[in-house]
Amino acid sequence: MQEERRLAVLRAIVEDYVATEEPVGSKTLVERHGLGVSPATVRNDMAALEDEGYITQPHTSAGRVPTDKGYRLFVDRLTTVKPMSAAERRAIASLLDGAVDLDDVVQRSVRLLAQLTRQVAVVQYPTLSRSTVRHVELVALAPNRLLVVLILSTGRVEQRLVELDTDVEDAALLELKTEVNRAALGEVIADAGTALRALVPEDDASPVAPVTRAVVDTLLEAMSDHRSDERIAVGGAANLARYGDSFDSAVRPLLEALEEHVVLLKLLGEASTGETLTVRIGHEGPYQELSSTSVVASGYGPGDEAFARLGIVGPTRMDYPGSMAAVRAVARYVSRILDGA
Amino acid sequence: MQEERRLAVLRAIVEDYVATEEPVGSKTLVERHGLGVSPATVRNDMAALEDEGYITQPHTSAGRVPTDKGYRLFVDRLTTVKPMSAAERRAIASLLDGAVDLDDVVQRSVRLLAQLTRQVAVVQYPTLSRSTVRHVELVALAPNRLLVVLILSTGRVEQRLVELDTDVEDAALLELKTEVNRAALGEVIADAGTALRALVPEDDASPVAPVTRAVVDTLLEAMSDHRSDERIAVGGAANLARYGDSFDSAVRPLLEALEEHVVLLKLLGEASTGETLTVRIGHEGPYQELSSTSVVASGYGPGDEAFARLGIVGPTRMDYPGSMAAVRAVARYVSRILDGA
DNA sequence: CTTGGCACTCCGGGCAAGCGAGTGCCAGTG
DNA sequence: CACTGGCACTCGCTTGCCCGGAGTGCCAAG
Repeated sequence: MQEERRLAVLRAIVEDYVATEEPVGSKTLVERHGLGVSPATVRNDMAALEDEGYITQPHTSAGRVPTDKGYRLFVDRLTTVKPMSAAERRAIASLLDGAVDLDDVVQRSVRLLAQLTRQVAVVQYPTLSRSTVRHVELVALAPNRLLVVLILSTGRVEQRLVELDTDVEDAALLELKTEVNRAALGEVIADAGTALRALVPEDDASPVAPVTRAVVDTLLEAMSDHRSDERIAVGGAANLARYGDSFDSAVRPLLEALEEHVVLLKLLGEASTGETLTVRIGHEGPYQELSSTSVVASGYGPGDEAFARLGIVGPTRMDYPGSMAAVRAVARYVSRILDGA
Repeated sequence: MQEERRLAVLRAIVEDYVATEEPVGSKTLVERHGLGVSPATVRNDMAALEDEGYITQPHTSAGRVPTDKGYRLFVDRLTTVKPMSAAERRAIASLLDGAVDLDDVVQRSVRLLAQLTRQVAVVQYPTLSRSTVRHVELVALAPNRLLVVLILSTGRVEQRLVELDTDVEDAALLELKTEVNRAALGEVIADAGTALRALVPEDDASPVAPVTRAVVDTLLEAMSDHRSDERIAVGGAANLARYGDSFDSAVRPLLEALEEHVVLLKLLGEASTGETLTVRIGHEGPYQELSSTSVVASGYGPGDEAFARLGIVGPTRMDYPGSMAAVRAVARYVSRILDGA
């Protein structure tokens, strides 16, 4: 009963503060939102909310501002992710449908997210870990020089040059290629790795052993190449300029984080299963320098399993419903596109 | 005589203003720098310099600040690029020598530049336009599916999948590969393009014509692929946080520019021959939103010809001698490394 | 041509007053 | 018991003001 109104008050405070960026007082609150009670009543509620740690006042006798805990409650209980408008959906679809390849999809997504939310957008390239092997090609550039090409289900192509100690004959190479493909084709790369390892003969005396070993090692290295794992696209950094106040305290660490892809990956969070939407508010994150920023992220990828993550980073004082809707919508569309490709 | 001293005064003003970020007056000027004259004399010189447009005062009876024209004179005539210290050179060498491949070289360079200059660093990946063809490989993944691999002198590898209307035989493919390599090997890609075009038989009835055409078209497309041309690495954006004042006016457009690689390329300037150092000050650049930023850039690349450009972007009020020295040093080291590879 | 002197300008910091928004508390009412 | 109106109080922000300091331009003398 009163409890309900208190939550309504909290919601109103969050919405108002996000919109105006100014501490919000009891009077303006009842005016702007249609709560049918007097300012005095709201004051009582606010006092209670403050006791419980959901809001706070920057200085005595100023308006109230939500705390991280307040935002958390707001996100968890006071808002439902509103679906995007039809126009927005069309815009998303038309923009993403024009993408020509994986890189393009990622680039477009990051721009789209930045535009929709007016925040900094981050999109992780699909990781190798869940992708499967579509094809392995071995090409003799010279008798002792191989080009190893690995094509994955995500559309990623990795190629490596291998220098051999000994020359290799075409027939042997062809056989090796067949073997390798039989072992790895269609497998998730982790499984492909073990299957490939099994190919290397224990008998080192065998003439083809060094070649097999070299090729397999190269493939394993290509598969576990962390640099492909960690690739990330960032966009909308210009939106940081809107931070205005709290500059050194907020923007600088964020700019630094944007260049440290390891940090960004940690911010996006562990790849959970499916497309669950994750919201991390202020101090909940792993970096205290970023205690005034929040992250809204989601997994995405073809099929049920989430391949990678995408999301946005912004001030704790952000439009959570809008951001969540945008992130979810983009994640879904990208997943659908990758499914089709 | 007096002319000489005037230039000394201008130099002192630039150095002082860059160091303190505050308009500099006649008295502090004679105190800090060892000009052996009185403040009054300096005032006369300053008045003359202001008449000629080299300096200006933000408001009446404040100190003087260099204009773009003043910086230009300073850069052109009042400073020699001081060589880097031995320690700095060692640091550059040791950092860049650890690079494993082209991407790594670029990544390390951009970080290095950002650290050395404490500005935003920009490095263009070596463009295709000047590189030569090292090898072309054709692989039949299936009778009607070819993998075309193009390896360039810069170490860049481009690969494309080609779907054929008709099947192609191994022997024909081998011959095509030989022909293509004979035509293109070692050529600058522009010349390689014309040579390749000549390979396509005019007689469309010939059975191999469609295949040749498809392969040649693919190679041409890979060579002229603008996206490889425009690749750019950016680093040190966190240094933007030091701008402090003049935020929206300077940082926002710059952040936007950093995401528009086309804009960045234009900022870096046309690839001039050799490793000439280019300095573009404030309004001299093509974008008036960036009228309070300067660019220090240089070409780099193996051999005499400059393949690509790298540089830094910062406020007009920057340490030009230091920046120029850093950019030049990094460009040279990178060139040397690419030469060796 | 340089120098010291002098009057003038103007920014910026410091201080006080007033305003306004907001709060907490209390007593009254349905 | 919850809500409401009223009231005294707090406190930050803005305004106006003053004043010091740094800097300038000009002039007359060396």
